[in-house]
Amino acid sequence: MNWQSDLNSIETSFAPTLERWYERHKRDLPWRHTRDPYRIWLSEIILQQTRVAQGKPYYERFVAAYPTISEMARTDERDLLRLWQGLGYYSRARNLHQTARYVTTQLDGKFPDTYHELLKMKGIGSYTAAAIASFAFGERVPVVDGNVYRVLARVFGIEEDITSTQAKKTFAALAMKLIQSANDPATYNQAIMEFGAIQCTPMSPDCLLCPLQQQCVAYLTGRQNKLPVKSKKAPVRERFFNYFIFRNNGKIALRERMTRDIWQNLYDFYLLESERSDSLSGTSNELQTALSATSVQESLHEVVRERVLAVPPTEAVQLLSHQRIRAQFYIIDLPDHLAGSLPIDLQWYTPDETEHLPKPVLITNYLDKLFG
DNA sequence: AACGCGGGGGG
DNA sequence: CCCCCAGCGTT
Repeated sequence: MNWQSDLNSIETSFAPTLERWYERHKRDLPWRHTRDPYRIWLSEIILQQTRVAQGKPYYERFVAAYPTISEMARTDERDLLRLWQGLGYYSRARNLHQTARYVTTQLDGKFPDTYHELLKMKGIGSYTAAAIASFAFGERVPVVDGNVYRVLARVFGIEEDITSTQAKKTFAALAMKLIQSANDPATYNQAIMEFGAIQCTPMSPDCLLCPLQQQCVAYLTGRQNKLPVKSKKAPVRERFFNYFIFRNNGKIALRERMTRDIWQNLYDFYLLESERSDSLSGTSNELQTALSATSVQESLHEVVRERVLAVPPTEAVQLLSHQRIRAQFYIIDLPDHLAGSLPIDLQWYTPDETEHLPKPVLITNYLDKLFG
């Protein structure tokens, strides 16, 4: 047997092997009990760049709140974002809502049922289109997600940088070839992702019990921990947020974030961002990000044009994958005669109203501490 | 082709 | 501390 026919046999046995592995190892997950394209779509959007353990409770809450796509279409975007709160990548929630409305009103509630039609929907890219097309409609189109990159890079010894455009073509072509031998496209797609999540994990994969062990280029050459190749990401940006929490008559002032920045359409407090600390005590970590007392008074003077009391701020750090935000929170109790002269985008909310607004985790955590 | 976009969990 | 997670849209 020459190397070419040998490789060919690996390619034809790959999918059936994973399908058999899957039947013995699959987890019982709620979206695996339905073929409703709406629920499959919902689960796939939630699971984008999100671990199953983190996304599962959100899926349950969304299905309970919006059992059908028309019910999701009928809700306010703000309520949907509130339900999404804490999951991150909030454009997913906005696109979810937009697509729910589009399908309900323009497509008469009938979800697109082919890969190419699905691709046209907001928030549905190549991965999600393939997932829905195969899981809900049985179309023979391969999913290519982070799990698939890892499994294929290892089994077939692919050394291309998976962040490059050329590599994406290489993996997509190989995936398309491999799915041709699957007994069932939906089962195979589930299988390869589950295999990547459970067995062929990023760190210390379980090669000793692996059904592909003797065909895996990475294992046979001792490169499990070198593949896939992935170039490093950009360094984390440091930002300094100075939040002012105006209070009056039991209410607090919040505003919706409208700019092209993080947390779009979520609510936070009046914000002054500073390039860096202007604190003089550069040796103290605690104070490095605080504005000086003078700066605080100057900043507030622009807002309310009168001396107001700023109690010593509390500090919090919020880590995002691409930013590190160091926040200072200043509480400002405004006298009644100043409560009407806030910046235009700020509005007063009761604690109960505030609870129902979508907010970044940084803000939610602070409010929880503030109100107990 | 590169970049921006959240937040959390595990080694 | 670093990595990565059932990726996508914009520039």
